[in-house]
Amino acid sequence: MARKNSSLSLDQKHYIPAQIESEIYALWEESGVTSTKRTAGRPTYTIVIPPPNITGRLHMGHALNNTVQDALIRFKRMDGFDALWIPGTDHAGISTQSVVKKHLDAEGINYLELGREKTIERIWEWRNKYGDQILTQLRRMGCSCDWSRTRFTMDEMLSRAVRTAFKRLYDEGLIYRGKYIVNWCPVDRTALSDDEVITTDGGEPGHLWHIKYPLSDGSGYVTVATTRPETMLGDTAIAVNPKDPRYQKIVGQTVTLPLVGREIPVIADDYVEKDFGSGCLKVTPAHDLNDFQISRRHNLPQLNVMNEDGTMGEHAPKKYHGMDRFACREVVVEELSALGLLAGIEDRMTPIGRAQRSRSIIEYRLSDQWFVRMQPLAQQAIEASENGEIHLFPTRWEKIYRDWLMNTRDWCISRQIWWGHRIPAWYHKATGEILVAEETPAQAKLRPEEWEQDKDVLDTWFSSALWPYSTMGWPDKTEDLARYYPTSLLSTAKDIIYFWVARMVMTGLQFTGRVPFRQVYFHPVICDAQGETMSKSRGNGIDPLHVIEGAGVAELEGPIREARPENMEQMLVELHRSYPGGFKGVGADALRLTLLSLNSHAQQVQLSLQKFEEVGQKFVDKLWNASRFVIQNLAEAAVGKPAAPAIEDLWILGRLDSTTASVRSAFDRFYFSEAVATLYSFFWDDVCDWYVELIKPRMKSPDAAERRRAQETLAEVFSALLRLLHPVIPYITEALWGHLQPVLARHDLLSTPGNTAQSDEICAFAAYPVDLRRFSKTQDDEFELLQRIVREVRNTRSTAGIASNVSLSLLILPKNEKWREIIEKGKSVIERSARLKSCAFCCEKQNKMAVCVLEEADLFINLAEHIDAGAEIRRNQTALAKVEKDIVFHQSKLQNKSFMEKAPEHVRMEQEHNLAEAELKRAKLLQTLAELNQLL
RNA sequence: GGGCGGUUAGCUCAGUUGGAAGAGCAUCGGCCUUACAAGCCGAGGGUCGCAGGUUCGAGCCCUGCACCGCCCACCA
Repeated sequence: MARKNSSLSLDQKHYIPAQIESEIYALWEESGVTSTKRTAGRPTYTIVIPPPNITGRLHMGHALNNTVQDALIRFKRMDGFDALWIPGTDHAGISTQSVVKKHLDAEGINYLELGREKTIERIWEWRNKYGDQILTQLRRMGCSCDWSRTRFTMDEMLSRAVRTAFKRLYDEGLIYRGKYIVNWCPVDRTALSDDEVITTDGGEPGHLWHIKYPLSDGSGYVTVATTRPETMLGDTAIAVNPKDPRYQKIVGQTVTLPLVGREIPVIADDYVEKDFGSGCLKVTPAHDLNDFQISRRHNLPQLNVMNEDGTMGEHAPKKYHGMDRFACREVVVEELSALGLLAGIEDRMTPIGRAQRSRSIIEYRLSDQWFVRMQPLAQQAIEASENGEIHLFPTRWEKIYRDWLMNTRDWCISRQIWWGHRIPAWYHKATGEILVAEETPAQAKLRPEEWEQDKDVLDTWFSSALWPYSTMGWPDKTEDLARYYPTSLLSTAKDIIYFWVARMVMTGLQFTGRVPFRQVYFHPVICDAQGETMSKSRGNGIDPLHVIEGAGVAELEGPIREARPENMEQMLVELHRSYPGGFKGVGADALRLTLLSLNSHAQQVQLSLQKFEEVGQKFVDKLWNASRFVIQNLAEAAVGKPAAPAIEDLWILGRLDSTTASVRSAFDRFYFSEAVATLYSFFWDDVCDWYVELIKPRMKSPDAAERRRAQETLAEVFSALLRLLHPVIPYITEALWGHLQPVLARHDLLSTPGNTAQSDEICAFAAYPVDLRRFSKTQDDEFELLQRIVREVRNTRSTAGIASNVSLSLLILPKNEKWREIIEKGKSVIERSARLKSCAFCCEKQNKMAVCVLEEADLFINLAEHIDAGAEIRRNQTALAKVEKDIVFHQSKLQNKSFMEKAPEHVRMEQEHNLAEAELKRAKLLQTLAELNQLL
């Protein structure tokens, strides 16, 4: 089956991505690029996608991360690997439930009234409608995932993995249930793990209230300080440091809790700092983690004074019931003040924990929850990193990863929401007996009225923690698992290193006995042009789809107006100034190339819409045009045996090989910016500006063998170039491949040495170029000399103000026979590139010509009537000034005794050589200047 | 309080074993040279954040400091 050429004609002077991207993607799907077939005999390369939330829309972070993954997958696929990229999405418990809750609110439906089952149904409906939106957007970017293996964390297969994992951990004592203090979100009414709580650096503005608690015997007061006065209603003790002389006599006495009237003991505990505040601490076990721990040490009662939604209740005095916690705070402060028990109020920055999702202020709440015992699991994960089974890139993350694992506390995995994996535990209503099982236990089936399944669901990260193998069918022993696990690479954002990466390693080792991935790559954080992290709340995000498809001003304004940041007006003015008519889409390739070109091992990258035009679009357009030239020229290729390769042919093939080697190495080390920079300069500087320009006359040569040689070289270079670039910019290279391959086939140009393609038809399946080791340093240096000669001529021409259509002639006086030979070989290169009518050798100094002094030769350019002594003097004086500076530098080094004694010999020799050359050059320049002065 | 990253040309950034600083954009001058004016040719522009140290030699290694960004941490 011959593939159809893309509908974008080569007559188009500019590349128009919108016209071809969808048809190219369809071509990949039809030809099997997006479905992996366990090809025997090939090594595997596997990536499992970090599953985006089903509430998600593509943002720049996804764009970057998935470009990285696709580039690597495509690279490995072309390089002969059985490359598998498994896509999928995450059910994202709390996030999704609250999004759907908002939709229900808008319909006037209260989800609590709607009930659990109906609400879950509505969430499924929502998921089925919008849940794969982001995967569609990834296709738009050209991601070559294996869509036939698309997974969702709540698929039956993955849900079974979750239940199995839970049961096994429970049976091994690594999961337990208990009444502990947990982070509580009063808005979503659920427990949260430590990692889901965020704090702002330096805290938030608040107060420290100093409250007097009267001693029960009436002998006085103790003063305590608190940032949360309303919690005093739940105080069950006052604590002081045992070594604090001020309070030793009251330890063991009681105080009367104001507003409540409860008698509570004064206890001594090391936790209390003598020097902080008054040295007295109120102990509120049910609402503070430390207080909770103190209460356990001292057997204090733990009084919960708040309801799930953050209103006061339960053990608080009745009159406060139903009051919001912050309203209650005011009331308590007022009442204390009225009683004369308020000793003072201090303004103070206080650390405030907020729920990552709802942003509401976290309460600590004492409740029954399920936990994963972390230390035994963490230990294995630390070892895997220490013994090199797993490598993190950039390597600085390894320490951060281990530190967290060493210090992490048990993981609270139960959530009091409805959307998620139901905890597979059943309780006997009467006896309280607990059964944990993968499926509903027989007893519960037999007597359903006696048993009740736990109402809670699991933290969404619990299922994510199994993702690398649950997607392959674990706990069954599947073919995919046998073949593709452990995966090769995880590419992700550093902010989920704890949430996700560490936990995958722990569960992977626990359940499969192997690390889930060999390498982890952390991509940088995406920032705006001002260096601020891109985020919805700042409104500074750039929508990748806008970059690809373009957007009107109104659309570009969208995120800014939605976020309403403080500097909204300024941002809008800026936007209108830069893009008054909106942004013209640059296509997926330009997006990808730009992202990778900025992706070094730094912690962040700064992006702007301009970048995509400056870097990506420009490059892609240049490639389009260069390829037009190539394909047009090869369309009528010469037949027969080619002539011997010209110097530039050997040079460009050497360059191709060294480029190939360094691009491969850059990909292997995840130095994406280096890979792109190498390709960029090879293509633009070497291929376009030198090679293509040089062969233009050869393409028109009457000598067919000469034409054939240039065409074969050009064919090889471009065939390899498209393949080298394909992982980065797949669409355009695939489109151009479709144009180029038939031309090469027709003219028998496929069998050139670098073109070992496995497939003539699909670039995505073609072989990634290999380094044929044709690069030679000597050859490259020789060509570089020719380039320097050409630049001297161009410079002279430019400073003399001679138009490029005026032909000049050049005489060269080589310093010795060696240089003469080299220049002789490259004479024609000099002629063509410097636009000379002639280039010849001479045996002596020439007069009345422009002179350029090189280390290897003197150049005499016949400017004829164009010679301008003044301009020549200025040019030579510039050169003289530079060479004199050099001489001073070299001399100072060589006169330095320590340098002469201690520097290695080759460095000393180099200095001596450089000095001699510079002195020679100075002499020549002085002489030239003297002669020029006579002319004046 | 601890840790990480950044500080290099007007702007955005490379510079991964220490041997006289690079790219793109912007600026200036010249070119419609038949793939590309979204292009080509040429030029100018940097005491590599500051202060010390190691070294014959430091953008690179060490120490301290400053500023920007990020992460972790139970001082009420």
